[in-house]
Amino acid sequence: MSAKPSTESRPDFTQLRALPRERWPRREQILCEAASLFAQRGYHGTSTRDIAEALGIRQPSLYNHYPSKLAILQDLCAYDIGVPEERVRWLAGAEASASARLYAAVSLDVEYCLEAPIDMRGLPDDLIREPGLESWNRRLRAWYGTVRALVREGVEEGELAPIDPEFARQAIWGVEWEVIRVSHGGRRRRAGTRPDDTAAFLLRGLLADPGRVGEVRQAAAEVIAAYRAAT
Amino acid sequence: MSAKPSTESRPDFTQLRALPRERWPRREQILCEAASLFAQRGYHGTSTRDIAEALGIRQPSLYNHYPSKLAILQDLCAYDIGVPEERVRWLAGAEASASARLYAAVSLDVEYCLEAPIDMRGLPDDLIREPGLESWNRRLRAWYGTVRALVREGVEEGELAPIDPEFARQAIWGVEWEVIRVSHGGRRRRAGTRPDDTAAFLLRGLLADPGRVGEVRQAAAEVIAAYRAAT
DNA sequence: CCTACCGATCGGTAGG
DNA sequence: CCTACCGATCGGTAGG
Repeated sequence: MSAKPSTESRPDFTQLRALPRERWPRREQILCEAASLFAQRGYHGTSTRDIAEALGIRQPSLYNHYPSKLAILQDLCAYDIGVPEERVRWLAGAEASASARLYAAVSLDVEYCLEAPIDMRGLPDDLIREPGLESWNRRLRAWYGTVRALVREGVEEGELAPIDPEFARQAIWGVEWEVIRVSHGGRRRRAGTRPDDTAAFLLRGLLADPGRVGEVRQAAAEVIAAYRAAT
Repeated sequence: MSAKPSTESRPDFTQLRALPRERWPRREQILCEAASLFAQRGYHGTSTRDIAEALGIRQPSLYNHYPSKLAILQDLCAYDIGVPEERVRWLAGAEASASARLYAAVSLDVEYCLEAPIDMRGLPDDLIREPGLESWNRRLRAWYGTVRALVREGVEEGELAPIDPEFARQAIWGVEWEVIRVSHGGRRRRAGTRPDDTAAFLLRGLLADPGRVGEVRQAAAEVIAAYRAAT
């Protein structure tokens, strides 16, 4: 088989968006079509023949680019989990109040998922337990842990209402997921005000004084600017 | 085939919980095992042999109780969608403020899903587009519409902050879903304070004056009592 | 409820 | 990138 190892880093989305899809590397074309099909019919409900057909090639030709169907799913995890987990870790270490960092994390998550050329709905919550995704499952749990730590910090400082950090994590994840899921259905993105609306709604529910949400948004804007400058 | 039509009403959960699982009707045993497997591996990732094995019977024997795998999924929809949609319609017509009715709806949704003997995570958002589930898809959209109307009413009366009703619906659904998903993972239920916590968090984000959430909770308790008395 | 079996489709390989 | 093909598994049926 001529498929190269998956460990080499995939191109950044921001680079890809500048090109028409026909000029993308074949691997990214496969990822994009597979993500769309996985989102619609699920991983198990999508056959490798479905993916090949979407690309206009025969099913065995896929195996020149990926050694297995699972390898495609693993590469998608790099976009669905790897990138956001790394980002939230950066944000957690930024210099700002816990609520501002949380606001920035939510806003950037939603923006990223809505503007990404691949459909992020293809990795539902329980698929992550599939054999072969163990390391991505650990990364996802690290993401959860970072968010809980941020919430805990905000609660201890009195900025956030006294809320169970795991419950807050669930609320954040749930709202983000549903917003992304619905918005992706109505094809063609451009995030609009969804990232800001989502972060503002969640912080209103989390802040000890919900009236402070405007002030938190402004502080978050600085964190976001610093993140963009640093990456 | 001797399978009876699916249109006959299934037994209520509250009746079933009084019996040990071995004494349940075979159909409910099948639904319960299938729901658990669908939640773990997805509908397409679960074979009819998997379901049969969980029941200790051979795969073709399933077809004495259900005419197809799809028919099992359809019966699950009656629990996952039919019951909650009917309940929220009753609540929307109750005599109370919009925020109290919303609080009651969220609380009862979470309680129902956590106490139900079947696992409600088996019906992820996009499976509903499967051929054969069209009527359940319509019921789900009716559920969405009822929630949006409740939010719109609350906004117009000034009780809720000026929020897009569809965004509110997404936030409610997203938080409910994630809470249910996580809580069901840790087997064995008893809802605890999750229903109340979830409703309180969401109403805090939705209310024009989040400080009123305690008062709304009390009004919701009356709506819930009226609902239980009526059904 | 069982055994025996069906055609269709699955992920993946051989070889060019 | 293709054609040809593999064994395994799928949902479902026949017949008792």
